[in-house]
Amino acid sequence: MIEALTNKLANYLDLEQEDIQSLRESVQQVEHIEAGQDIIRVDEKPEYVHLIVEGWGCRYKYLEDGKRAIVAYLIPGDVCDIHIAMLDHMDHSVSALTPLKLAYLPREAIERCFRDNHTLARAFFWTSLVEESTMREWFVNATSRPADKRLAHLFCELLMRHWAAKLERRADRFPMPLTQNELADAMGISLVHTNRVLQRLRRDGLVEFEGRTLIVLDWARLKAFADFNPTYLHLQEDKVWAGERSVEALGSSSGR
Amino acid sequence: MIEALTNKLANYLDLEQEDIQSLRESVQQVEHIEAGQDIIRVDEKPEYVHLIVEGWGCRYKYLEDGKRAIVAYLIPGDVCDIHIAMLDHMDHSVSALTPLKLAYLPREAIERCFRDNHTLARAFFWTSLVEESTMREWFVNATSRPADKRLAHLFCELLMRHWAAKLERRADRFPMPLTQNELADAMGISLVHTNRVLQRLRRDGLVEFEGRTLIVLDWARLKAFADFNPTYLHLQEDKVWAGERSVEALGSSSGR
DNA sequence: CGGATTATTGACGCTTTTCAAATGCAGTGG
DNA sequence: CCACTGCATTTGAAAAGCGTCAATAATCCG
Repeated sequence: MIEALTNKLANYLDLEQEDIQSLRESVQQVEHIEAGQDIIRVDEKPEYVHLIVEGWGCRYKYLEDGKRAIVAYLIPGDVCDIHIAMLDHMDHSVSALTPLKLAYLPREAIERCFRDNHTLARAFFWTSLVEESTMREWFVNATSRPADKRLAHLFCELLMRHWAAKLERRADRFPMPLTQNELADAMGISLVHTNRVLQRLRRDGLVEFEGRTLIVLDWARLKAFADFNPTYLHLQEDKVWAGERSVEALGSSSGR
Repeated sequence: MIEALTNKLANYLDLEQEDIQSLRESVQQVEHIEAGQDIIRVDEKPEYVHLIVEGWGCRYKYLEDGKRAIVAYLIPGDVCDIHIAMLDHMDHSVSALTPLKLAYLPREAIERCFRDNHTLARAFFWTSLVEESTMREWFVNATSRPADKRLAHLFCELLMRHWAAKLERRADRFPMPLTQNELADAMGISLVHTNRVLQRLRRDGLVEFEGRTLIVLDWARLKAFADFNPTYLHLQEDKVWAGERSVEALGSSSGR
């Protein structure tokens, strides 16, 4: 249930069994949500903190002219709204991009944890700082790289985040449930351009689709093309390394 | 010395006199730094947390091709690197844009405060979440708005941040020490385009320069033009309101 | 006053957007 | 099984926004 979260946190610190247990006990209920439904809306202050167990979600804002700007993708192990332990209202909304399995943690359980459990408090603060760091990188990505490198960069990030949460057995792929429209809204480029750029990445042999799974054909070349430096994800090299090594091997041996 | 910081925090919670005192005692030394100098570099783990007392700084990253991407401006009251209380290395650099007066807080003082002083711990977590929220808005700004609105949006934010830290007596202005190059690096547009867009804002009577001070001529119109919604700054309306009201009045009475 | 930044202007080209239409694809009901 | 429907993907052509290059003016500072 919360393995994706604990796997992710393990990249930063060593959780004791009792910390994990205490987290597990905080889960009060589990809900299923349909694609397109909102989990939390801007200006709300929800009573529960939501953890994604299965499926993808996104943080987004609507602009005056009706355009939707996606500011983050959420995958299993991501928490939607710890902000709410500190802030008095959401400054953005969160919705389901696919059907979602969600764990609900009562806000007071989180607040108790901030007071009583130093390890878990640090862990949650850490996820928050990593999100901030990720936003910085998304900003740099959007302002400084052309659309094709931008998209490649996103794929690099998503692959490593799937490694960190140990969501896939094979290191060269991850599920890609997004439509090109949903990709476009997160890259800040038009749907038409997204389509063309995506074709280019495929034509150049960097990535490939197998149904709704994205396969990285050449990790080294994709990273280089995107100017991807994973520092900002704050993962500990030695803990993610196994995955990375196997995919490096895979990338060079598969040729192409 | 730390008034700008405490003023800013007061927008979120009520600090007791003893909390302020405990913060004040954490300041171990004060340094002056020249414009252009780095305060912290990427990958470092500094022993001190740095607070800006006077002057402007910025967070930035360099790209492969040598371009500098500015990801945040830091003004008095802003803390450069609380990240470091949790993370093991900086994922970006921080440098001085103007001559800077900096307060140094030993890292262990911050860590002690996280353990012992619940109020201050919340306060620091709050600043971190607001920075995250601001990064989201910068991302939306960069990906979804044309260059002129983007620049207008930045000016709106900087004005309100100066209100929040009570840095200016007059509510319609703030110091603008940045060169157009430094503006361009933060907006993700070229220097030439920045120049043209800035001229447009002046020609349209939205802003004006008085030496190195930026004057907002029509706050209501600037906000509307930029599609600026201050929710993301998480300031409490009633505490900033005095400033905002006076500038609304100012904006409409000055005509133009 | 002189050298060095910083601000401004013009011309041209490329990336990306917009509009519009076509094609493919999955689910539904007859 | 097939037509129908709605959504996602793909393609083309023209226009807009913005970047680059290159040169000139203004400003700052010692």
